[in-house]
Amino acid sequence: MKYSQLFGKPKKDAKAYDTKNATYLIKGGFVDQTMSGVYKYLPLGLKVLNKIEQIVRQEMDKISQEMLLSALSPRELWETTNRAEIDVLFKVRGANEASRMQNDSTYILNPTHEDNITPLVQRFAKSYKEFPIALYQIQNKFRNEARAKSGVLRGREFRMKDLYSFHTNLEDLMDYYEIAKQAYVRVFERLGIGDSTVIALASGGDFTENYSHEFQTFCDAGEDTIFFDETENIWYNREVTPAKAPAYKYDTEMKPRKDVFGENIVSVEKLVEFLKIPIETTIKTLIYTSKDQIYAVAVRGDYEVDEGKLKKVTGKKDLQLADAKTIKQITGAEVGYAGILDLPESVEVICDEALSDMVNFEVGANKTNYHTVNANWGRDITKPSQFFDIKVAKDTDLNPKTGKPYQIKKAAEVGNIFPLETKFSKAFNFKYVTDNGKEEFVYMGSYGIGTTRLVGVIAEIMSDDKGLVWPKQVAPYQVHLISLGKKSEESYLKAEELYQNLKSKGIDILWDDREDASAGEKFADADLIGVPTRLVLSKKTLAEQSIELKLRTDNDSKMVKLDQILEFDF
RNA sequence: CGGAGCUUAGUUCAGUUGGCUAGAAUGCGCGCUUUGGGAGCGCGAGGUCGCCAGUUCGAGUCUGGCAGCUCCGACCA
Repeated sequence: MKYSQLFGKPKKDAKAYDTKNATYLIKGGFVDQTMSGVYKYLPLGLKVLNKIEQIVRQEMDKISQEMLLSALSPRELWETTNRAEIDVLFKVRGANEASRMQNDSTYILNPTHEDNITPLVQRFAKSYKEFPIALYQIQNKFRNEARAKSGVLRGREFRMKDLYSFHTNLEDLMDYYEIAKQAYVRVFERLGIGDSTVIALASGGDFTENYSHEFQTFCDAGEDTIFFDETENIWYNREVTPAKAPAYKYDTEMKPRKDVFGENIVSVEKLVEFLKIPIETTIKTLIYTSKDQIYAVAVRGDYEVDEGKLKKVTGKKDLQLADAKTIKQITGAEVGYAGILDLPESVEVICDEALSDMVNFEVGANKTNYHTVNANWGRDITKPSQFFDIKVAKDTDLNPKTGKPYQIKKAAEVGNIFPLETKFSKAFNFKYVTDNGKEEFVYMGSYGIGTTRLVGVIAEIMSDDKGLVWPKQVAPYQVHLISLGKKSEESYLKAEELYQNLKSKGIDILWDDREDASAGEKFADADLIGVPTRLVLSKKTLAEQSIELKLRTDNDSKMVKLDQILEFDF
């Protein structure tokens, strides 16, 4: 491609954003923003995206078959899985009366495709003989994100490779799950981010005891924090990190318990300011309900409840925060004054492990506008026989097994693999016939890779203060040729000849053929675009029958004889 | 959904206590000059000051509402 013909040239005066991917991808002419969280891919950006998707495709083809599902779904599919009303869904319908007279249905713009593919496979696969089945696609997804951010890292429209696998039993699913995991490792290796990408354990959701696995690439602009247990060599997503609060020096002697009046003091922040006590001596109590049990869940004031952990501890998948009415009924107080003291027998109290050593602690008095201070285990409330880890891990928390701090990293989730088991097959009543004629539910797995997010993550971690530094495998071009001088000069003519020759050898080359741009401008643009190899042809180099070659990753250039450059391994 | 900031030329931004024909840089077009780190000179085109309403003799500037964008937080099977 001749630079003079390239659509979407770099613009040096574009705004600088808070993330490198947004700044450089926009400045470099890779993407253009349509609206918050929605981007167009210009020719340069599409080349990168295509190269990424091609690598993904090659690895997925080894373990599955590619197809293309529809972007639009009927509402009913999403109603089947009880997800027609979830926040992230975009719905579409006819724009006006006339349009709706023709057809007044509301459709879903798919944010993911389990609901789309499950009934499809269900119609085709009836017998155990058909299984296992693995299908994937690469398609735009639509999610009404509450907050799109960080350039292409978190968008409302984005592209994702999604693979779904179908099995007759859990063992077969888990075998395939490992195969998929290995394929993912190869993908990130080939993309050039293998060294900075790790597999982290994450929640498997409400329906499985198994973890899901996230492929997390170390990246400061990433949204996730992952915790490394070096003795076990395991990375955890924050939501599943086993957490022990660091030791806190509590009083050694019990003080008299008393109730303190404090009108409208409902948040922990207000409370510690009002009572002038350390936050580590406060207890936050939340009331949760399941269909057959009410729980008072207590964590230290400086922690939050991790509902995933709580669901595992209680074994109740339908747990939810109680409404104001229930809270009043249980505690006798308005929301904000619940405590673990003197609750009805029927309420089960679940305490976080950080509570076990507390002395002279504050706790809601179960009386509107009152808080109890200097409460103590044994004297004021029976010390529970068991404490649990039900809190969201903080960066400073310790690994309960080793008592040592975790290594903490910011990371961006570039892929995830998820053992869905029978969640969707049950929703769709998807059964197959076994070899002895019985019907059994199908086991499923889903496996995603965000391809547009990968463009952003690679841009984020492969860049310097001058611009992007693409790895060879995904760079928009292999070679960026710069000629200095006018069309009439020898350097231009030689450059044109070299451009044609390299092109005919199958080298993907961008030739900056501009006559009116200064040398400095061409160099700056080349640095910004970030093609791995830069060639410069000028009067100076021609005097030596040579061309200057510089790798984007290097500071120094070298001279290569013109007759050797065609044989160079780009 | 809560909080903060922003919205003026293609782009990035100035624009004071309300005041004459709304500015710069860059980009764009033409001409000349120039070619090893974002060159120079000259001429030129380019604006519904986000939208709606209000205050005022007069609004880019003040007030209210709405929309959009960015960031922080909440959320993210």
